Amino acid sequence: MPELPEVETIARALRNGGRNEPPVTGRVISGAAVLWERTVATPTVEEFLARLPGQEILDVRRRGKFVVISLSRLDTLLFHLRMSGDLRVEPGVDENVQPLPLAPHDRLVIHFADGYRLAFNDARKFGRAWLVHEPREVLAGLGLDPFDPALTPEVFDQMLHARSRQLKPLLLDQTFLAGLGNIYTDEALHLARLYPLRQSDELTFEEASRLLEAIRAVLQEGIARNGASIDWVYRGGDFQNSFRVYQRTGQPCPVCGHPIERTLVGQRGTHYCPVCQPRKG
DNA sequence: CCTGAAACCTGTCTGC
DNA sequence: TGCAGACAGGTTTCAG
Repeated sequence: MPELPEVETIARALRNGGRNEPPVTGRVISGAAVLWERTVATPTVEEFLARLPGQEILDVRRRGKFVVISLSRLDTLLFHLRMSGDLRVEPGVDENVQPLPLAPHDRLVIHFADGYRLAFNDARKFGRAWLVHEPREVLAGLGLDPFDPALTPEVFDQMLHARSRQLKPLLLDQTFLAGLGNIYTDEALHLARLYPLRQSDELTFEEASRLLEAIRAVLQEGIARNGASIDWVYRGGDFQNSFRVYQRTGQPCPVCGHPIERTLVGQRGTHYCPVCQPRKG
């Protein structure tokens, strides 16, 4: 489920507690179990399991689509949810201190000294975890966060003109901007009234400003609605009820009423309104 | 540097 | 009902 708003929602729940679950901050790790070995990107599973016990969870943040968990021994635990990952906090044992069953597709479980646990669930097995001393090892190469104050309309315009790429694949490129995925890119391009295949270096300054504003607006709304919940990958958000174009092929454009069209751009399903998002600016 | 295709995976839905 | 095929919120790698 993971684009910036969904990852932000999860990181906040882990840090402060969510509607149905307590926070992980302040808990002390007692052990861990890896159920799908490839989930651990680095270090080896053996070292991963050996290094965690005894460490306290100090803080949980988001960077791009990464969940970044600071631990007490100057270690950092990072997760990337990819297509189907999710993180839950729940009791790990019942009243008689017997282990509670895990969920289908749980790939990694971190146990806490107080009996709670953090479970990484990931049906498609694309998600990854890293345990590193220096988070830069994993996060280096990410572009600016869309909400970074340094990202002014002037800077964004320069970034677009420094490349010559189709808008949609460029916005999906995490080294360009960190956090956008397929949903919010389609939504932002529609709100900005820009055709997904426009060349980035052909945008006017006005169009670039409009795009930056639209990106921030759709992400803000996504966060305010706790992200989007789609299909069987459910997380409790309801931004899916506000989609302008995403997964609305054939339905009327909320602005002009023309049927939304779907095409393939860089192998990704792309939804747009041919009237509001004309090929030429 | 840019684009497109394939790979990594499982689950769901559609159409024949 | 069964089954093949398309498709899914992501990223990396490789070929042209």
